[in-house]
Amino acid sequence: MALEHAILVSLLEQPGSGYELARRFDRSIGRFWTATHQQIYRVLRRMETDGWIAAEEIAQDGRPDKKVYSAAGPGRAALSGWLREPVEPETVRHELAVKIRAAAFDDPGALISEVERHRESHAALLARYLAGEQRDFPAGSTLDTRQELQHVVLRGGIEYERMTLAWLDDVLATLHRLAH
Amino acid sequence: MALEHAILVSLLEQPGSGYELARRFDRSIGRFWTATHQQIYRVLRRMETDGWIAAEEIAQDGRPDKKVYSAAGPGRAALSGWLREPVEPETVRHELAVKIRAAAFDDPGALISEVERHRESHAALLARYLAGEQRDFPAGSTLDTRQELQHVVLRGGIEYERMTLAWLDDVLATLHRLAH
DNA sequence: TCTTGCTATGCAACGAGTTGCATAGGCAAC
DNA sequence: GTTGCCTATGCAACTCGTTGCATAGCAAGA
Repeated sequence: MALEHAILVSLLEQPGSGYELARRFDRSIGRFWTATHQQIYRVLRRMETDGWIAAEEIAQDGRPDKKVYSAAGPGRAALSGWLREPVEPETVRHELAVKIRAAAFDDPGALISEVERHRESHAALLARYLAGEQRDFPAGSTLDTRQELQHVVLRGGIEYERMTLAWLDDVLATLHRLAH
Repeated sequence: MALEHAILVSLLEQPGSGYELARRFDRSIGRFWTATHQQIYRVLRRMETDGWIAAEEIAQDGRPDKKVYSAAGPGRAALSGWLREPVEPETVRHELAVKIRAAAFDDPGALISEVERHRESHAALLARYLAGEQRDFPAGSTLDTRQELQHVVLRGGIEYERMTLAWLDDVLATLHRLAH
């Protein structure tokens, strides 16, 4: 389990409440690690009990109070230890690949519109990544360690989307050919 | 949930026992859909109850009896219906990306050996994919629908591995630069 | 004014997935 | 000749993740 670690990284980059974390997981971090607000609140409570993070109650006017968390010493130590452990192989769940192989026992043409929808959403995501790159990492700018590492992760996302788009074009061509 | 559907596709491609399915999920199918034998046995029982698959007891000498399952009419119908439903967006869990961002709060150099291990295992997988492609889909051969679709999924795996290798080289260069 | 939506946290129940263990015969190696 | 691995299936207990719902004040628009 690495949700704890993903939360720690996010809190080190910027302290925040459970709600704010949930929104970050919907946006940037969610591209390589998803989590719902329920999971986040549960894990935050456990991490606070274990002393990995410290909470501060913030009263707000006009909206509910919030608890702002930040990473504590033991949390940083745990993260450091985790960094040095080997990662378990990622478990992949590529539903579209299952569908493509399933199409052999049905009508391959029936998948075309579904694949086109995927293609569009990947194209949109690539566009967002590229816009984010231009905004946050313009050519020629000097970056610190944190930014360099964020940038290399973003480049991975960009290359993944480019590759996926090309593959989906290949899939579409194949489906069109088979639907004759 | 699509484990049922992945199992159905596998049984349509080739009937088999729970044990055999578990081994297929360790090998080919497991590259885009993982499952343990426990999950498989549980789901098989449910699918048999629901009439999606039919079982035949096979007595073997020298080894335990086995139940060989094959897809039944209602299973094919369910698969056909599922094919026409839109897929939920895949939830990604890219642990290495979390680690890379975490390295900003520790020593980036400490990640190098881990990334190199990943690089090696992706290179090995790419080699296996390419060997499988040469074996099963040699250039110039005529393929039926099923093989065409298996091939396009394999091409996706190959392109994914190539892209990942290039990205990991980028990550390694970045880590070396930051560890100065 | 009524509804919709946002901030902010949480309970309860369920379903999916993992881990450890059990059985049980056969085969091969050391 | 005992140890360990392979086939083949399964129970029990647990953790992880999802879904539906609840609260509660405030803001904006129909």
